[in-house]
Amino acid sequence: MDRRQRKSREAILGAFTELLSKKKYDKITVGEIIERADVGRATFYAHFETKDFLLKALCEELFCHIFDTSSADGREHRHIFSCDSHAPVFLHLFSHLAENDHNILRLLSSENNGIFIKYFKENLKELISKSFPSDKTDEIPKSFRINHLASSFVETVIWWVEGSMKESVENVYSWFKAVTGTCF
Amino acid sequence: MDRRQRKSREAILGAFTELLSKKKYDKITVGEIIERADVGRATFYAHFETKDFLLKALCEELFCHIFDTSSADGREHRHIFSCDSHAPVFLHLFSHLAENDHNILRLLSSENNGIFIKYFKENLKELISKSFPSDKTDEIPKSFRINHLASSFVETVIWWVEGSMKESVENVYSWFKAVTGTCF
DNA sequence: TACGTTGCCGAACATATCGTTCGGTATCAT
DNA sequence: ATGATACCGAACGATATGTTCGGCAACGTA
Repeated sequence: MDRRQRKSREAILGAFTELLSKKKYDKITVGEIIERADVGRATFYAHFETKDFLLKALCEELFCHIFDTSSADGREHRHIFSCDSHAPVFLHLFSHLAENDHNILRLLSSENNGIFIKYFKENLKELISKSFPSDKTDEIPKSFRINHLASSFVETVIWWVEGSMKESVENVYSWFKAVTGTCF
Repeated sequence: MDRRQRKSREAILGAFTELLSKKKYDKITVGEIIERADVGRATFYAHFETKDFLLKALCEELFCHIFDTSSADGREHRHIFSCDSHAPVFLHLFSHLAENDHNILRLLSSENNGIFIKYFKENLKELISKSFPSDKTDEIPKSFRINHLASSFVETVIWWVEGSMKESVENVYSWFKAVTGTCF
């Protein structure tokens, strides 16, 4: 990809991310974004069809990067499955989040529409359903369990973040295990 | 309150509710609302400062009506605490929802911004925290437990609704109890 | 270096929505 | 009957959207 193109795209995504940490999505205007990104109006629309598409792109950029199993670039970052760590999945995720990879936390915390939360949860569900035992004697529907587990994780993270992450990763993880009864 | 005023207000809230069940909040325009409600533009703004305030009003109308302990009107509807039923709180809530009081479900299900969910959860937390044992030997923070319980309930309802509520109240309640380990 | 291609700039534009204003009319309570 | 109150509906300025276009700079290639 052309360097110019890459620079513009990153400037826009960066400006957008910064703005999102300060105000709600629907209060942000394209004008603000391009001013902060320092790109022309036409440039913005050359990259993103609308503001909604920009949001979608940002979500994919963030979450796919964390959850995707494929696309092993030669960079420093390791994907969740290619990490050396053999820690339980959820503990592993908590740790990643504690390091605030890619400033995800800012986006999860504030009043952002629940859009990020939605993406987060969907990716989680997929992840969970892969490593989930299909116990046919279980009278509780699998989708119910998966939904509950994914939701609980996300809500735990949000609770953690909104409390300024004062608690240790280990504590949060153990509490999460306690209330959900999971062993992952 | 003047009958004219009441009619206008209800027409607006009604039109808004209908629209919300069809499209996302931020895609709904004031123009659409007043057209469907069949009121003048000025009338809308005489009642609600902005569209955001309308949303807030609707949420309060819906949730306060369900959760509030005070304001016992002489109507048919009984509030959650004044009901005859001595069933556990959550079962009671599931039952209310199953009857789709005030069309709350439509608003919880679709892509509505998570705004209703937020209100729902906040009201729930308050309700839960009232009837929650303060066990000081418990190493898990109380706010963590309350948050998890409220979130789990809301997520369960959403899961239920999005699956067209095929399951019985009793089943959903028992599964909810099973995964959360609560007895309420 | 010279070339054609590609992306960016920035201003201007049509369109849409917002929230307000105001004169005229219908409905209310007394 | 009367004065107050709410509604109507058109019009308005302000703001945001998404598009267009001519000119310019950076790119890759030969």
